[in-house]
Amino acid sequence: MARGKVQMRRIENPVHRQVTFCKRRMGLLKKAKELSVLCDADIGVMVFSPHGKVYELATNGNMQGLIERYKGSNTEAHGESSEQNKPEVIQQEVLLLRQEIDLLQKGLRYMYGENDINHMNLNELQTLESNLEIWVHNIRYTKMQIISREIEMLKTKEGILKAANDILQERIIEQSGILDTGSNMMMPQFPFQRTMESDYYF
Amino acid sequence: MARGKVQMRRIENPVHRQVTFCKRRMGLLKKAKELSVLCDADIGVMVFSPHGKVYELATNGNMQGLIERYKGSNTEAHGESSEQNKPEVIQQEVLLLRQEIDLLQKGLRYMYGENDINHMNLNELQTLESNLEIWVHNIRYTKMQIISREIEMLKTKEGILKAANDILQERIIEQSGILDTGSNMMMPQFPFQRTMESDYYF
DNA sequence: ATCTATTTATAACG
DNA sequence: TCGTTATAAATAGAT
Repeated sequence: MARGKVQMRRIENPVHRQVTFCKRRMGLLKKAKELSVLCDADIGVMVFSPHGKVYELATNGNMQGLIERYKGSNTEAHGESSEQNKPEVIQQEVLLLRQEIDLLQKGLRYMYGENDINHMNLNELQTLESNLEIWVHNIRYTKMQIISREIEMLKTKEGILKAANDILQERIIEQSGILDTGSNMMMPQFPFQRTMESDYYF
Repeated sequence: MARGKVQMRRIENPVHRQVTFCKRRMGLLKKAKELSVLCDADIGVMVFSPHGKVYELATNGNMQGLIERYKGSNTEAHGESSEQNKPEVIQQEVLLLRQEIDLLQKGLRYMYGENDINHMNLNELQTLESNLEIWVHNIRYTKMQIISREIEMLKTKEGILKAANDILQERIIEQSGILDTGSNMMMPQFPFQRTMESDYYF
């Protein structure tokens, strides 16, 4: 695509072919990643070089998962579950999960994908550090918002419950007057609901 | 890539996202086919739309074959000895790993610019914050290492240059003696190289 | 779906 | 493998 249009057939010159393989392979994986991010799709790419080397990309960090999904979507109603609980299968699953975690952690560590912390220069590290601090700041802010909302909600509930209590106390007093049993009233303090809808815990 | 640079994050407008998905998906598959033809490689691509639809390409016309090949190339040298195969323990471990994956994925998505931080609960945010602080700490440590190395190198250079200066001064003195011009010697302080190979800047 | 102004990818070369 | 540059391709936004 540059310095000359290329014919769509096998490049005969081995050196050119190798160079093109390297470049276009990277381009392909980049495009796949972009599509995945932009359009919220999961993508798996497997590239087998003529010499048997494998290059791969699984945008969710787990090629096995994608393969399963592919098989599932293809075979449709592919009755399993019987041979799912074999120890080896589970062992395998743990292994895969660990791999996935590793990939994710790398993704996190290397921020925009490519930079190994050990190969970054001071300037890059500085930038990364700043970005992370902004991130941490945002997280703290979000946490504060959540907490504030929680507190607000609790205060509201408290108000409602107090008001309810006041009303109830008045009624009790009225009733006491009517029944003329003017002594030793029960004064419920917080007899009402303590339910929290929230899942948040500290 | 046209009429405006696009940010590398999920396209929020569903219509735009769908259009881009269609266009880029075609582009990706085309690129895969080209790479395959030009460089004589076998390539498999699986694209899962957010709605579960699957798009695929297998340049040899057989995705199953590619999957087998992938598994074969990946699983070799597996020697896993079994010892802690208590089903419950493993079950528990799987659960924990899944939770960790979930957390990491959320963090990763946030990092790619999405405001997914708003969908995390307090506990998750707390964990994420801690991880980030560890990360920042590691970065600072790495920076310090780099700086220390730099300083060490500079000190070494300083030593070498000082030694060189001493030798040169001696020679000058000798020559002065020989030439019997015993006054007003030039004493170069740091006449020598100040080159830094380093790219690091603060 | 079609049209372009732009952005990207990359072929050739060092 | 890496960098550079001229040019081919891909594609975002609009229609």
